[in-house]
Amino acid sequence: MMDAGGTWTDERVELLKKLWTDGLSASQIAAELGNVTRNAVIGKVHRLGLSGRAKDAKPAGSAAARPRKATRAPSAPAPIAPQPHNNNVVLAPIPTEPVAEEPVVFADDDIAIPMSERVTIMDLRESMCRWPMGDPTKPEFRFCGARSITGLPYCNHHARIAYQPVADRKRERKLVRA
DNA sequence: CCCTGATTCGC
DNA sequence: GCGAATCAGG
Repeated sequence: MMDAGGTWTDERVELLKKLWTDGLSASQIAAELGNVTRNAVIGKVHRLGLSGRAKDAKPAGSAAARPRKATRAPSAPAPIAPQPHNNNVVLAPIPTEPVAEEPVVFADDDIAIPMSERVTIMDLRESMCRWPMGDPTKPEFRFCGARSITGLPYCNHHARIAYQPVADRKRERKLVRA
């Protein structure tokens, strides 16, 4: 039991249908389901005959002029999913300040993050910062959502906080940062 | 470059 | 049936 999510169980199919008809994009649904790619979701959607979503106006007549490969018919009107834009997470040029041994204080973490840019699990995607903000048990829970560093789950700002390299306690550091 | 869905085809 | 690769577009 306990499939790792790689199979289309009834539950997963139901959720897929729901989310798809709700207008979520394939990638969002894939992220929600987990362990599946957006391609898998799209493939399933088509097999289920759910494509077209809100409206389906396929000119079956002009579908004849199709060589072989994909040649999408009309164009689907974007589901209009609000996509957060990473404005400007202004940061100081690396605080290599010799903060002595005082435990680094990140009291101003949040101020550097535009409130308006925060996202819910639904809008969070691979390229967005997954820094949690707030109480995960509350519906107001959000993620940072700023553009994450390629290859990392966090944005520039949070990556520095998350991956602190064994804070150097050495008072003398010639600061040889390239 | 980021993303979207659509289609094909080997598995 | 499944989904990666590919295609076509915004």
